[in-house]
Amino acid sequence: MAATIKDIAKATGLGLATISSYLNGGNVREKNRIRIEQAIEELHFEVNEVARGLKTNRTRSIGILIPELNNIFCAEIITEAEEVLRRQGYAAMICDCRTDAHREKEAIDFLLHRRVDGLLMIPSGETGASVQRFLRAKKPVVLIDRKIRNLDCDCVLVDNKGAVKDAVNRLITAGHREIGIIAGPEEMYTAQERLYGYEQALAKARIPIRDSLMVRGDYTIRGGMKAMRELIQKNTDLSAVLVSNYEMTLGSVIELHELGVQIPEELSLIGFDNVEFARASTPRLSIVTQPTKEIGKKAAELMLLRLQEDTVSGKKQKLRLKTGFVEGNSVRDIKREESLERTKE
Amino acid sequence: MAATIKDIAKATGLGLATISSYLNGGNVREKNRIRIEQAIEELHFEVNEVARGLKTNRTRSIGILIPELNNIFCAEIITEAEEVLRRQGYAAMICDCRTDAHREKEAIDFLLHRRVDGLLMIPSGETGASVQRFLRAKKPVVLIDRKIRNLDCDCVLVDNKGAVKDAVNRLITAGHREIGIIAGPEEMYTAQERLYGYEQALAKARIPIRDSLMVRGDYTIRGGMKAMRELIQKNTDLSAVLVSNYEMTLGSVIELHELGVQIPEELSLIGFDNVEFARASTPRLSIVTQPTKEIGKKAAELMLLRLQEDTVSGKKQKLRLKTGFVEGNSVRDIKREESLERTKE
DNA sequence: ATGAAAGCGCTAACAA
DNA sequence: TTGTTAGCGCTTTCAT
Repeated sequence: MAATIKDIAKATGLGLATISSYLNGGNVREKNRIRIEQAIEELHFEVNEVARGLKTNRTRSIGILIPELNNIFCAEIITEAEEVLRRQGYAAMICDCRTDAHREKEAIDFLLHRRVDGLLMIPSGETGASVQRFLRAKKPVVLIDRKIRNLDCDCVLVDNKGAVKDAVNRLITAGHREIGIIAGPEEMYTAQERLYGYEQALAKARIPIRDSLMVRGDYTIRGGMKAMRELIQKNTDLSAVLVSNYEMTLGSVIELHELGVQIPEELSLIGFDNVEFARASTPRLSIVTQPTKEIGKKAAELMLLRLQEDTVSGKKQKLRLKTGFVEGNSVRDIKREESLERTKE
Repeated sequence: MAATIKDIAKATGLGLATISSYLNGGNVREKNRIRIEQAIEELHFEVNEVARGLKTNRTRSIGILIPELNNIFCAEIITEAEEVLRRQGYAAMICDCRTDAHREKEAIDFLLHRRVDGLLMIPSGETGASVQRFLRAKKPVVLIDRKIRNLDCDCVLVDNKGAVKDAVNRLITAGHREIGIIAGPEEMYTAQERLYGYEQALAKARIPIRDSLMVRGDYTIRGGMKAMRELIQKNTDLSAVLVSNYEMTLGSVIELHELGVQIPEELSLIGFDNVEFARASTPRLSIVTQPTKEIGKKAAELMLLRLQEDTVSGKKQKLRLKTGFVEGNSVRDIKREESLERTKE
C-alpha cells in the first residue's frame, strides 16, 4: 500500500497538520522540512489527490467534451488546452461524444459525477439544459467554437462570418461570379455564420444569390463528396466553390479527383483548415485557417481564470478570434487572364 | 450543495447502508426501492465518485498517455479506446507528452498521484523505470504500438515488419530495383521493425542493400520533406520510395510537389496510414494501413480484463495485429510496361 | 434486508 | 509554527 501523511507524521514525529501544511506550501521549520522531505523520499509518499478532492470539493480536473477527437480541428485545440491546464496541475478528462447529442448528454452526466471542477466543451447538440447543471453547481463552463442558445457563459469563438466573407471576396476579385458554397448543417452555429458571410459577400458585390449554388454537407468527408457532386450537377456554369470545413474540403478534392475536374482550370476552390493538407494537394489549395492553438490556449486560460476567481457569476467573456488565409494555386484569376488577353490584342 | 446519500437516508428514513446497497445493485425491498428512487429524483442526488474512489481505492479512471494527440494515428486509437472504456464506466485521463521523454515521465507521476486504476500508453521515451511504478502499485499497464525494453506487460502491436516487407515486395514485383526507404528514428521500435522489413524484402529478392537508399526521418512532416530531398539528391537512379509513417508521407508528397517530381512517372511512392489523404492525393497514393480502431479497442479490452481479474501478474498478452494495403496509382508498373512493349514489337 | 459504526487520506478550524 | 480533532461522502463489516 502507498504511504499516507499519517505514515509521514509517524516517521517524523510531527503532527498531521504540519505535514499537510508542508504539502500545501505552508511555513514549516527548516529542521522539520528536511525531516519531512526525507521521510517522503524514504516512504515513496505521493499525495492522494482523491482524498484531497473529497475534502476540498475540488478535483483539480477539467472535463473536456468534444464532438470528435479524431478530427484535426478538435485535436489541435484540445492538445493546446490540455497542456495549459496540466501545467497548472489540472487533469483533463476527455470525452468524445461522436457528434451525437445523446452521448453528449451522457458525457456531461459522467463528468458531473466525477466532480470535475469545470467543463470545456465544443458543443455539438442542443445541450443547454445539461450544461446548465454545471453552472448551477457553480462550476465554470467555457464553450469553444460554438455557442449554445440561451446559455450565457464564457466562450471562445472565431470570426466565421468575416473569414468566409473575405474568402468569397477573393473569388469575386479574381473575377468569379458563379460561386458555390458547401455549407454545414443548418442547425450548426459555425455553419450559419459561414453561410451568412457568403451571402453578405455576394450581396455587397451585387451578385444575385442563387439557391442552387448553396449546398449543405454534414461536415464529413463523405458529406463533402456528395455536396460537391450535387453542386456540379446543379450548376453547369459553376466557376468557383468555397468549402466551409476541413473534412468537406478533403471530400471535395476527392470527388473532383474522381470526376476528373481540373483545379483551378475548370473549377476554383477555397477550402478550410489544415495547412499541411493544403500544401500537399495538387495544386496547392487556398484555404481559410483557424487559429486552433490560440483557441485552445485562450479557452484553457479563461477556465483557469474562472477557477481562480471562484465565481461563475459576473460578466462572461466572449472572445472572437481572427482567422487567417493561406494562398495556394487553386483559384483561377479570371480578371488577370482577361487583362493579359487585352494587352495581347 | 449537492445531495449526499445521507440526505437520501434522511428523506427515506432508511439507513446509509441500504442506500449504498441500492446504488451498488444490492437487494432492496421493493417498497424501499421506490422510495429511494423518488428521493434521488427529488433531491437530484448523484453519486460522488470521488468519495467512492477514496473508500474503494479505485477511481474508475484510466490514464492514457500518448506522444501526440494531434496525430491522426494516435487520435484514432484513443478515440476508440476512450469509447470502450467509458462504456464500462471508466473515465479517460488523457495526457499528451509531445513526444518528450521528460514530459512523459512527468505525466506518469501526474497520473499516479491521481490514482488512475491503470495506464494505457503509446510510449515515446525510454520510460521503463517510471512505468514500473504502476506495476508495483499493482496497476495494469497496456502498451500500444511500441514495446519498452525490460518491461513485461500487455501490449498491442502491429506487424510492422510484415507490412513493410509486403509493400516493398509490391515494388519489386512491379519491377523496381532502386528502392529507397524513409525510415523512422533509430531508437524507435516501430522504425526498427519497419526498416528490418525493408531489408528482408530486398535480401530475399537478392537486391543489394545500399546505405544511400536508407534515410531516416523523425516521423514529422518536416522530417519527411528533408528525407525525401536527401534521398533524391543522393540517388540519381532512384525508382521508388517507401515512406514509413503518415506525417513523413505527407512531407514527401509536399517535397516532391515542390521539386516538381511526377508520381509515379518519375518516382513511385508507397506511403503509410490515412486512407483519406491517400485518396485525395494526385495521383491516389498506395499506402500501408494500420488497424487503428482495432488497436484502440483491443488495448482497452485488455485493460478491462486486467482490471476485472484484479491482478497484474500472470502471462502477459502480446497482440500483434495485421496491417492492410490500399492500392492507389502511385506505383509505376515497370514490368507490365515492358511486357506491353514486347507485345507491340 | 437493514442499520450502526468505522474508516479511506486528506484539509481546516481551532487551540496551544 | 505545530498538534488535535472533526469530517468530506462513501463502502463495508458486523449485528440485528
